[in-house]
Amino acid sequence: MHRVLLRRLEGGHVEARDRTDDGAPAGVARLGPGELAGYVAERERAGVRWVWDDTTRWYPALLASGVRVERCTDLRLGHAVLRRSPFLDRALLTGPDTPGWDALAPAEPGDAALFPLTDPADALDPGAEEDRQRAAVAASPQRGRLALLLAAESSGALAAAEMTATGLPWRADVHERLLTELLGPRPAPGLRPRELERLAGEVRAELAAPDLNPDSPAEVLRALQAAGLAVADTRSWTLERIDHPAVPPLLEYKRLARLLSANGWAWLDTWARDGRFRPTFLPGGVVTGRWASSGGGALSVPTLVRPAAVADEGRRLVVADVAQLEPRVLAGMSGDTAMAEAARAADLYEGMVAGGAVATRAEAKLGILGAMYGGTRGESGRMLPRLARRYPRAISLVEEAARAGERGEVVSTLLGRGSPPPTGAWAQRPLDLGEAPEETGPRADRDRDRRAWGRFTRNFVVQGTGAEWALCWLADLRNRLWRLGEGPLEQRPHLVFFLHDEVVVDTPEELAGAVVEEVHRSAGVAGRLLFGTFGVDFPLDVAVVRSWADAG
DNA sequence: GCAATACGCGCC
DNA sequence: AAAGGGCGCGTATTGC
Repeated sequence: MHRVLLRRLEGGHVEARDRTDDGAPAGVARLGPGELAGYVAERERAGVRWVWDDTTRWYPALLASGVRVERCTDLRLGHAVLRRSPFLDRALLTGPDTPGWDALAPAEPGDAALFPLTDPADALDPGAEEDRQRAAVAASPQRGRLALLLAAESSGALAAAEMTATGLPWRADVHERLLTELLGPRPAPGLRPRELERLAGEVRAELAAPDLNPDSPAEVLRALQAAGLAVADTRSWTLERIDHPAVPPLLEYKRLARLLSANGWAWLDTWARDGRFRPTFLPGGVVTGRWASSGGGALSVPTLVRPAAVADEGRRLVVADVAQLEPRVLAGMSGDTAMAEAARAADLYEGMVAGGAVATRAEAKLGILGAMYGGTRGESGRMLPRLARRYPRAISLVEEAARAGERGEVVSTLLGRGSPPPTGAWAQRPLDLGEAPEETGPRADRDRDRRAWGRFTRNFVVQGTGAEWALCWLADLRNRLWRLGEGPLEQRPHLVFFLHDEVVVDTPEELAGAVVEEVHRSAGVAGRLLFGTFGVDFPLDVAVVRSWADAG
């Protein structure tokens, strides 16, 4: 299959340079302004891999022209992975414009001009960068894993752009009805909705603080303390333990005020235009490899407003999520057969109980989450020795990652994404071995920072490998969905939302059953891509629904 | 006056 | 002995 390298030229022209599989030159085309979409659509028929500096700089405009591409190489994302990978000889990746690639940021939706003249990307040579990346990967002892990671990352970039382009169907009328029921009618600008005003009045009366602004944590804290309550902050879980008549209306106020500010009428005006919610997804936006997002708070769409995500007439949403992704990934990457055995159950925590490791599901969950996050206080800490006996390989993997982080070393995901090197002052000093710990002072601060970094690297290996599993799942599913349908992307079954371990597919009603099958098949493919023949199950909860809220 | 930071809370 | 990972976003508050 040919690789076609696209490069922006002056005046809106584009150069398309063909290479054969083994890298030999195979022709070059110069395209005038406006000719790109037609050219790409034509070349897609035979199948090519597009090589470009950055998907966010090319693909949105192609999608807007109705052109979908099958595969690409995203050099920006590839560079970001490879420059940090411990599996790689960094010298092979270094070239004259490496600092430019290091600094390259994704284009933002506002930069809608297809070829901004001042784009720093235009100073970079994509052909040279592709050569360096391929040479560096080919020389790596882990070239297979790295190649998989780069392919998945590029595929994810395509999926991300497609999800923004098609959008998640969003019924403003349903959302508005929900707001009115909970908050009262939409207030004039600057005024509180009726229900918030009522609750604020109750809180003021109960605290004998007639001028209290319940939106000010500092004021609320002072008022609570003046009422004789021993609280140090105003967080909900702190207040929940306080027995005082001001607390219930205050908690309700906070809940509804949160809804208003995060997903109220202003959110609707800004983000639910034309019946679609279109956040920007940022593949690789988190150091662990998870996606970040911007616009509309896509990473935290509250369950409270999910009833407004409703498929169009004649269509359905297929909502699928993985049960306990990260513990399953930990079982796979550590090769822990006992934990993989527990993962054979649809509920991994019940599987742990059945395997005799712990007595209850709650203990299993606490213990595993503590092992992955580094929480060892209280009950999760008491679970750890038992888990370590029953699941020695899994537990030692995360413990080793924590110790490596505390030593200032870099850790890696299964496919080779490296953790960032530590920057804190503690990292410049060796471990204070054999010295008595201190309660306070600079060394106590360093120890605390060191342990915090260990918790980060402990979690990095699991969260990052979980992100790799999810990315493979997403990439394989994307291709399967395309083959299920006909016509333009938005008419076929297509991804509309992705959140760490959950996908939402928008599909014609009659294809929903087929989509469910493909979602399961993709999960199987992802498991085999990462863990080969070491059997770890990744069971899915899948629902075919009209509204997102009806899933799970 | 605007920009940066802190707080709090939603999601996984 | 103590030890809870990753985000985005809106409001209030602080800093310049």
